[in-house]
Amino acid sequence: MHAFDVLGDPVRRRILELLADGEHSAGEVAAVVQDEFGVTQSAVSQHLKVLRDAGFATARVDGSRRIYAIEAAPMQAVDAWLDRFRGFWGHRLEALATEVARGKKRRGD
Amino acid sequence: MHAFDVLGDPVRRRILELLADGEHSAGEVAAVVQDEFGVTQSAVSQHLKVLRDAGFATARVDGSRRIYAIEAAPMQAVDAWLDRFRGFWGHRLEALATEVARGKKRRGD
DNA sequence: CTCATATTTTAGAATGTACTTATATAAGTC
DNA sequence: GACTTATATAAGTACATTCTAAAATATGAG
Repeated sequence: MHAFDVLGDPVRRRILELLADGEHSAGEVAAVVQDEFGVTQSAVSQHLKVLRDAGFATARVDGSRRIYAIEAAPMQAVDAWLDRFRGFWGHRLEALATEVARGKKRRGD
Repeated sequence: MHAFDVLGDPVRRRILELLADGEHSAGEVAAVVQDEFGVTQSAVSQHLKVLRDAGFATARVDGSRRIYAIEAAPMQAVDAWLDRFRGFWGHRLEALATEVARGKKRRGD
């Protein structure tokens, strides 16, 4: 499944947001998602599998629980694909880079 | 359709790449996509409609042709969503921003 | 060993997306 | 007006995704 397809699902995006905040057990993730989206724990588990398979998350066993952590690589790939379009909206950081380059030239660093 | 779903399709991503290079008529886009993906002109037209409806592209009439142009906003929104994950992979521009901040401090700008 | 908890997996139904073919619309050419 | 070119839309089908319900697996507690 392509990275963009993975990110196409709102439940999965929400899970990634949760994991961006730090590690969480499958149960913790499920609790939040069940509350917010009204789906079963099983559905959440299936989404976690998709995230694992696509490399967006890893799980380590801790007793009877699975602790999930976010994995950067696929999201970084998405970010890289966006590079070619950044010129169209004057990204604040691109703007900064330009400014820095100008400053360096002026100062002769 | 959510921006990420729009980007989930490889044909649509390719079309956006083509438009990133400059304006193109529907026919020009269709020619490339038909060649690369082996789908009909109709399919390409349907994808162009999805891109229009989701705000990723605009079309203006030029005689019997429609000239398509890329539109930044939705892609920018995607980029903004990625912001919260950038910390995980030391984005080159984030790194630059950090460096600049440090330099400013040192110099007392 | 038995029971409860945490999580995944399987099976099947519902839905949505992307495609092809066929048809429609509009502009340009003779 | 007839014909061609450019593009879109309609109808129907195929396939993939997402969900629930049910069953399986594994750990921990008593």
